[in-house]
Amino acid sequence: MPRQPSAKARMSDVAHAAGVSLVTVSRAINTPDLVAPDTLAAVKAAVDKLGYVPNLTAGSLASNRSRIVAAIVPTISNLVFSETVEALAQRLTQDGYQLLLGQSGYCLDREAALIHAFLGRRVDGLVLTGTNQPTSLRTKLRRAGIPVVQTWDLPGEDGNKAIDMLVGFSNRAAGAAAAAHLLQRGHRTLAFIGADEPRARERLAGFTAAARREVAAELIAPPVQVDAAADSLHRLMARRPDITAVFCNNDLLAAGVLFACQQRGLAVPGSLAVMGFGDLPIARAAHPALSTLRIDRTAIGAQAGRLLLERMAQGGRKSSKPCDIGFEVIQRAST
Amino acid sequence: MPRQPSAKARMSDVAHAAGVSLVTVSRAINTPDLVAPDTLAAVKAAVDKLGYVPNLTAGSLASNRSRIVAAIVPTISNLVFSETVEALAQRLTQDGYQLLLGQSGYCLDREAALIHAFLGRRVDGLVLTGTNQPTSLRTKLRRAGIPVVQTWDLPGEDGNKAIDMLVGFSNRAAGAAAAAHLLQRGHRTLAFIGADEPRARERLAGFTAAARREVAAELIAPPVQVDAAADSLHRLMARRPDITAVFCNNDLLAAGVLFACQQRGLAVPGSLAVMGFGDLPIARAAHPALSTLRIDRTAIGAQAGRLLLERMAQGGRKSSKPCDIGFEVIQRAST
DNA sequence: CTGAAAGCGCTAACAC
DNA sequence: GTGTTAGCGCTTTCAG
Repeated sequence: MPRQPSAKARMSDVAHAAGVSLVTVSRAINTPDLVAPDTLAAVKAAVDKLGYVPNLTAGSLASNRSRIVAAIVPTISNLVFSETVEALAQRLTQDGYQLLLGQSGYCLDREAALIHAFLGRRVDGLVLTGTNQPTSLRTKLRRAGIPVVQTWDLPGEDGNKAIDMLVGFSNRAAGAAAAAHLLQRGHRTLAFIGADEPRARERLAGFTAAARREVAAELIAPPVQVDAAADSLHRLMARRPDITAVFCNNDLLAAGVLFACQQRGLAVPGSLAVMGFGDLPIARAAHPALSTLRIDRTAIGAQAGRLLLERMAQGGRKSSKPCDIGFEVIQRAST
Repeated sequence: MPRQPSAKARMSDVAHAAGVSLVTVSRAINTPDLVAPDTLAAVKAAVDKLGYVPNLTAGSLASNRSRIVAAIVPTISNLVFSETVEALAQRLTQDGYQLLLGQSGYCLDREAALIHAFLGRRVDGLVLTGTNQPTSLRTKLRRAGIPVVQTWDLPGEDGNKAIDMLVGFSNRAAGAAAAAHLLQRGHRTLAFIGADEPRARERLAGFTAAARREVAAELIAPPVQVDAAADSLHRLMARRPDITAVFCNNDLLAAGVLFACQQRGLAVPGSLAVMGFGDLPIARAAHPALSTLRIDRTAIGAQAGRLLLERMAQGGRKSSKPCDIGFEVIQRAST
């Protein structure tokens, strides 16, 4: 009885059907240029006829390259990261790589566990968020000998050096720029609302340093949802009624603060200036439109992908000084 | 010279170091219960000493199980999907499975290409968004013999049956429920703003049917960003100034409409009622708080994971009538 | 409870 | 251009 297409065909079956050897099938699939046109056609016909789908797992084992890249972000339910991942995935897909995704939930232990699992999968590259990985992990990654890109930060801010490659910006400088903007707009009593996580704390540090005055801060345990905005604002105003400007560590949070101001009858920016972070689409859509710090999230992902692909292609030397993609103060109506 | 931990250890190295056979190491790692405590300890010591990380690729090939599940969503830059993926990932991770993520960008060809690649990777299960896969793909998936869960829809609405398992809700009924709510609040001239994609169109169909009057609709080509809200509202009001209620196919879009109303000086719900979809955190945070259709996005992901794990565990029979997780009309201040 | 043998389905050298 | 020979690093029988 003839082999059903439903029974999974192997490469040797295709070879048999096409009247060639197994290697030729492999070559027809992976390096068609090295195969004669007629042979190629015969193989293709056999592939279609049998519904053959090459087993990439076997290929990975034999070739010692998985064509998988793993990425770890705190959560994809934050536009700021999902857009970075999206850009990364797009860049990788272009070159035939697949993306294995992990979410750490801002927890270093979960990050370590994910990395262990990914190394077991022999991923060809790894993208991490932040630079606060513990030493043991850094060592483990260096030994693994695969290219690693850390993102969303720059080295040194938390005393760490890059594990390998890096694409990000100075969170401290970003915070300072926000404060400078608000000072320049005439505000003197500043406040901060953000998640209680490393990069937000860096921004707060920069913000505070540049403010040159005590800053009232609300640090919310992640995951931060928009609906935390009203409460945070409330607590802030209770503590320091003289606040005239608040820097929200995320545009969505800032939008929540705008809604809360409306509810309390606080004029923005008249009674309270509101500044966001990220320049997400909602910053333009809000009313008043949000002043914010623009971060090119897409560039981070695309650049991380590019660096990885480069290194995976030429197995090559470590290049790469840290890539600073910077940020930009966007002034709109809310300040 | 002693083997450096940096040189990747293989299972046979561990076996050698522990003074046992290779199989025993395999068992110590995968089924520790079947191994004597002393042996187990020896193996563990050797693993630590050598920094051994099991090669899951080799394991997958030998065992014919990858312990990878793939999921395809239109985009993760939409909270509605990212939260579903997050819940799915969490459920899978619990059981030692990893998630391979694909984004189709609402494009059927890209979805097909991703599925092909995932089948090549011999994923143990697959989660899809929607039920509008073409017949050729459905056939291919049935032949692959892996469990498949379609999500965010129910069969029959677009004339399709489930490929295998299903967890979602009736988009048509959801649209109808939105219209019913608005009618009940006294509105007669209804409008719709949403993305131009299959599930939104289903909701619009249900909405229109229940409205029993012509509905002014703005269908925006995806990806829809919040900042499309103001323009859409503008066009809508220009076409039909008598509109008194608008159903936005996404809470973020609805929040954008709220901001736009504010800008135009339109009272909500006095001059225009606004209804959202999803019950994202912003629905509560908005002012006025958004009436919306609550979808349990997390339940969709968790349930999809559960169904998959069940079937992967017992290799078993197809169970599963379609799982309807339903929806709920949430009335708040905006209608 | 432990071990020896036999592959999983493919790619990487080499030959011709 | 094409084929032959060896594995990749594990898990799975099957013995003991």
